[in-house]
Amino acid sequence: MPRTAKRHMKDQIYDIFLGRIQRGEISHGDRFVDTAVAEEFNVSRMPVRDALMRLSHEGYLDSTTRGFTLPNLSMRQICEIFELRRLLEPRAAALATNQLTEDDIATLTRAVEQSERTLETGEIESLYAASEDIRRTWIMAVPNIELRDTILRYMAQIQAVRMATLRDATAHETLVDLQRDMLRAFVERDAAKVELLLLRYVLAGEDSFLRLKAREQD
Amino acid sequence: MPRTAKRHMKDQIYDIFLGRIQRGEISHGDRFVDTAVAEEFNVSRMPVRDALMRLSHEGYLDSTTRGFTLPNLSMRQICEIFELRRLLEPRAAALATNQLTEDDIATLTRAVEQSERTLETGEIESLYAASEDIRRTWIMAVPNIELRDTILRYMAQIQAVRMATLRDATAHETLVDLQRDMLRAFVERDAAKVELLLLRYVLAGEDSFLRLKAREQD
DNA sequence: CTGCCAGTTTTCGTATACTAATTCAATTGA
DNA sequence: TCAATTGAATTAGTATACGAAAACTGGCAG
Repeated sequence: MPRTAKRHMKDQIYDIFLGRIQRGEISHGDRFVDTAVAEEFNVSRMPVRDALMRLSHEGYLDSTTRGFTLPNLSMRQICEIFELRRLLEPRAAALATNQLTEDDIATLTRAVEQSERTLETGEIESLYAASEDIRRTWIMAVPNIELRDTILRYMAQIQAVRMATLRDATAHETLVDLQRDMLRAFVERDAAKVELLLLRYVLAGEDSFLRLKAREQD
Repeated sequence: MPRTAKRHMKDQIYDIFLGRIQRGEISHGDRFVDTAVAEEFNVSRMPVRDALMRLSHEGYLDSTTRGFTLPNLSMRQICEIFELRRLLEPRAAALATNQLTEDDIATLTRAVEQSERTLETGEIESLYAASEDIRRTWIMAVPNIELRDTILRYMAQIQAVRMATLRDATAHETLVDLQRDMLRAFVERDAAKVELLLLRYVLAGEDSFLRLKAREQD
């Protein structure tokens, strides 16, 4: 019997959907309605409702009058979250530097190699997945749990921004360069360098996002 | 008919409890049970349950097997949140500096005067209330809503720490001095000075808390 | 052909009922 | 007297039902 069978239905459903969201398995057209999901899981509306409402309160989903969907963040929200990221992520990554296991380093190395290959192939899907792996690996090594959870909360913004920026050819090389440098800094356990590079990384994402939005205006 | 009558019951109840918690009107012994609260509001368990569960997921309450209570933060959680506060609050207060209205300044001035008087009288309750007012005033002026909400989320820690530190006679004068300096910086719209003073304020709170805990060990 | 209005459908919020788990208390046995 | 076990009470999780509000649909009028 899997461990999940022992826990409450609403928590299981919450975990399942959170995982799907964080792995980017939900696309922007998808709509979740409690009755439909309930039928899928063979439970009543209530546990599904609890899970979906919790996800929407946490910002992972949007509660519309016609089901739950991925949130469409406003321009202002996205910019505000960039500010939060600038404040939190450099320090968080610095704290994570000394906590990374050999396995983590190996994962990071593989992900960076995957990123580098996309410079040749141009496969955006692959770059997306690699960036996701890199991010998840260092975040999970952040020893300050409150800090880590705070960062995990704006996953929706990360995804929205990635969607917008990873197809920004101008930024592609810059991002891969930064990822390579970050990997080296992690390997050398150079927390100060990691901190600086994370700041650069967030700023690069912000630049890239703003540039793309400006171009969209035309 | 008040505006609240138009909104959903669960949201009204959520707002009411959130307000009570953030104003420090809940004490540590208090227990909330959905059925009891439901009777008080003349509704069924469900909207109350929604509100209390949401508050507990957001960290404002603890969901025990015997009702909802104020969370008892562990030493580690409190220290972790101090780190978050060091990262976020100086910058947030700096952003708020130019947004404060004349009314806000007046509120701050009154609160600081109230704080100063407690140096003579030693009334801890009054110092507590004044510190609360000061904090709420500048936080509400933070223009970055995501940042503001993130800061508001660890209200429980603030209260736990205040409880522990405000009766620390050693820190009393330091805190009031810092509040006075902060007020002057706010009035002069000197964001840089505000930023530095907020950092000092958080650090002073942390010192005071750790000193008190160390003394408790004896 | 187009826009508006009314009926229908969908979906959410709330009410009520039942079940399972946990805690508290009392009784019994050592 | 104290500890353990058992039963009663409390409370949360889940199921089901109903009403209301919002959105869709189709027909009618301009």
